[in-house]
Amino acid sequence: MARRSDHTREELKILIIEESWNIIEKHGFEGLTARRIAKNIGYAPGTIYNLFSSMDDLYLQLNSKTLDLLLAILSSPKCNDPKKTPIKNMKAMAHRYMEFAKEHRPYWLMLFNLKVTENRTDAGWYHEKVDQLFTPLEKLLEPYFTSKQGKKRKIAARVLWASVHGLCFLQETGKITIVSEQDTAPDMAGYLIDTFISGIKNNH
Amino acid sequence: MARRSDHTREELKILIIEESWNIIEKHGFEGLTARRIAKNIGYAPGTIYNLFSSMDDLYLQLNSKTLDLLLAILSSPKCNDPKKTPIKNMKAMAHRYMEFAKEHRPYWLMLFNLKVTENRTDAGWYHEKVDQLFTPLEKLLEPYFTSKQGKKRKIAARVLWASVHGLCFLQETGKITIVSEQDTAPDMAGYLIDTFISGIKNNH
DNA sequence: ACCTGAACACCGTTCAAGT
DNA sequence: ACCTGAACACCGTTCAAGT
Repeated sequence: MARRSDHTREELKILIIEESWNIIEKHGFEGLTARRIAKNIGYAPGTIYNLFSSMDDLYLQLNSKTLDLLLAILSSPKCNDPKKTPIKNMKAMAHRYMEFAKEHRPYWLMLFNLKVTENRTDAGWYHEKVDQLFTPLEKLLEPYFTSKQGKKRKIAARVLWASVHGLCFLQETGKITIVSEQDTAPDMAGYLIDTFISGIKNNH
Repeated sequence: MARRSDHTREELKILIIEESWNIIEKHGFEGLTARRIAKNIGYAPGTIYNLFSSMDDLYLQLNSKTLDLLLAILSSPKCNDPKKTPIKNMKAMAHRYMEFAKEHRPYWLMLFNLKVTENRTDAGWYHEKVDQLFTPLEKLLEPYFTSKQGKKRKIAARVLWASVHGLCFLQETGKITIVSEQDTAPDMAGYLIDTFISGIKNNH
């Protein structure tokens, strides 16, 4: 046994994260185990714990990667186009979020797995990253609020965001019955955005 | 060894479900294992499989119990009071849902655990039960739609419901940062309902 | 200093063997 | 007919022992 030094500490860390990524893609989060990762990269199970304090620690690193991907999509010009109306941009944003959930389903689902984020009073960096996700939507809501209504706008962004996510989540996990085939989740998100924004205009 | 017949088949089933209920209360869904149940009720692990086809089967039975509780709350007169305005009733409903989530947290969380409902093409009865949850809200939305807009109303109910749930979920799992201490999740739900309904009125 | 692999304390699930 | 409990194939995590 012993110091193989086939890989540096940093290389090993990357190796573990990349192999985890592959396993999740193929077998979902439930299929990700320390023993499987170790076996696939040709190391002993104990080695994982040399690089990560626990599996929870690894999960957080993986989620961080997913959040980076998601943030890039929500910040992309495709849903922040100044030539389009804010409503169109919002709809595009909701659409892209739902697309992301579908295409990267196992990674996206992992984001909301309780095992991953519960009982972590540390990891402030993680919550900050989650917070960043609201920024693009907050920007799109600017036309509907005065500069003094910053707090109101923040709340509106969170409410709208949570709503779109709720729609997406219930849809992806099959907890909601689609009323008809014409009413897909993105359509419902569109209806939500139209109605919500119309309501905001009404109340100011 | 052998036919103890300490309990009938039906008694044993109830025993298992009740013990599971206790375990979830104390240790959460993650703490619920076939071996633990068996040990607590004084039977062998194999016995569980005599009454339930698998742990997934048991999970579904338990969720069914939670859905019954939830449905009773959402149908209660407290949020379906004809003397109150629909909006007040809706807010009360959202409030009660969030209260339920908080008070029965482990059971409520289990409802959205993927392990429980994924890969179950059977269990139509389960999805029907989930569907029933929308009925009270659909009723409250009646004043805002004509009798010919039944489909629209169904969609509105699902969108609004998903939104409230999304708010509740992100709140309970700590995935959303509260903007300030004055803006709790129920308040945000209230804002959502006001804005959404105002938007509906606007568009008809 | 780094990695191993056995050990500990668990899992869900199956099924031959007992009464 | 019903229940057992050993067996199978797994888990996360730790840590003495080796190079």
